[in-house]
Amino acid sequence: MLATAKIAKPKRYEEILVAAAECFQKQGFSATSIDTVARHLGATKGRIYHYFPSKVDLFNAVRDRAMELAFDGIREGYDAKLSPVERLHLMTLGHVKCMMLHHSYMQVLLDGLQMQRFGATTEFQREAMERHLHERNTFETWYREVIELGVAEGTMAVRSMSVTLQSFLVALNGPVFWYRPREGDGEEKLNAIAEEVVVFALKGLGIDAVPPISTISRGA
Amino acid sequence: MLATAKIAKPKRYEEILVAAAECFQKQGFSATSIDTVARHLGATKGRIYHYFPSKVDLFNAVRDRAMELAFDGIREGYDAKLSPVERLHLMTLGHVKCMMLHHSYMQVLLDGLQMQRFGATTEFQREAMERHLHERNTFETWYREVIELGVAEGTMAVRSMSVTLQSFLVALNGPVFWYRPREGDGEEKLNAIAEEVVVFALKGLGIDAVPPISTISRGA
DNA sequence: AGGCAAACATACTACTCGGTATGTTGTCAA
DNA sequence: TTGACAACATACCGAGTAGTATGTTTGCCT
Repeated sequence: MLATAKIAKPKRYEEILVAAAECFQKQGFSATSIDTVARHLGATKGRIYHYFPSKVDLFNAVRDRAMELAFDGIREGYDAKLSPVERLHLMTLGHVKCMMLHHSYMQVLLDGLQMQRFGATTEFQREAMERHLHERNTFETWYREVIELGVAEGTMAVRSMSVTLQSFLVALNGPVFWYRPREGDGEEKLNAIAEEVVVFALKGLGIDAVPPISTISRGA
Repeated sequence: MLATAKIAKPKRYEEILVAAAECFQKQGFSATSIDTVARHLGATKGRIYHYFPSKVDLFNAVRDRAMELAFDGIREGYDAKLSPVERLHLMTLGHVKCMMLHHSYMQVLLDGLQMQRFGATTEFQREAMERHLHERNTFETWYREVIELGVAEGTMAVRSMSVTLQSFLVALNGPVFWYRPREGDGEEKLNAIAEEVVVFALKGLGIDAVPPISTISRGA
């Protein structure tokens, strides 16, 4: 989380990453060829293989970047010195907006999670996979902590934590599946949709009246 | 919905369909070769191409079957002569159990929905795709109808129908993403998990106290 | 018995894709 | 000017893959 101290990657690297994310999102991993990504860049394979040793490594790089973005989306709420309900509200709002703003990356991320599908992966790939599952677990734990505080406090109601948490997360990830970014959508429109998703998810945890966030002072 | 009057398919056909569903689920469409499905059957390509004209047709057949199963899961609740809340409860319970029981088929179904990913599909494939989107739309409409009745009645609360409906459906589809079928799981264990998902989703619609279903008489 | 079609398996073709090896161009330091 | 190296493009190889064409077995009807 802090070991890689934001080493700025070269511009070309970032370009390839974005193009790869868009291709993987549209067509999935297997259906996306290196040449496809290259054409989408207006380049050839040479460029890509100059920056990434293999297709799997390119995919992992996209996945890692997506995970960073996801953590960035919920970190502020998680770190805030506020009540559990308010923290959860900030986290979920950041979460959903992240899903909508970085649509390509996030879809690749969720696809990658299902990628036990690889089945017979190399040992090196298995290492990347386990690292990814560990990050996923940390992500879930952040939510679990805050929700458990709310339950102890009596402001949230949960019967089975594991099942409810999964349902909760799926609802927050939902926009990746059904939301299509529209150019005409301004930030307010996006916020309105995100807020609707948040309200649904929070009500699922028994949080009825969602307090306005405008008056909340930034914590920590 | 009633045009194809349940023409019993040959046994071999069903075997191939099941094997294909399992392969498509594990590896996705592109990564699954016809030979993969054939090996999984202990056969060769000849068998598969004897029953299905192409790989895409095989995939569509799996998708269609999955859609039938999904409709079967919610039909009883939709047709029941009961209150909107009770109907919705039956629908969601059937929905979630269907997701868990027919895990492979349902994952292929949701994958297939995202398959604008095909991009350049043939015109014939586009026809199958549009038929699929139409069925998907009908499926959503069944839910929308019942929820609108509940809102009119005052027993459900929804701010934005479109966004809430999507969040609701994603939560119900959730088990496809996070539930792994365990051999040890008996029917009661499965029911318990399903009920937790249902409670979360219904609370999201503002339905707090979920009535017991055991006393409900079968309708229609 | 014999013939005939369904139900496959086998062999083959044209094509794609991941990866590598090699060629080419620009840039910068000595 | 001349290496030298980064930053690519191009050509190529081996391993699959969808689909086809053709062989082979099996059950059934007469």
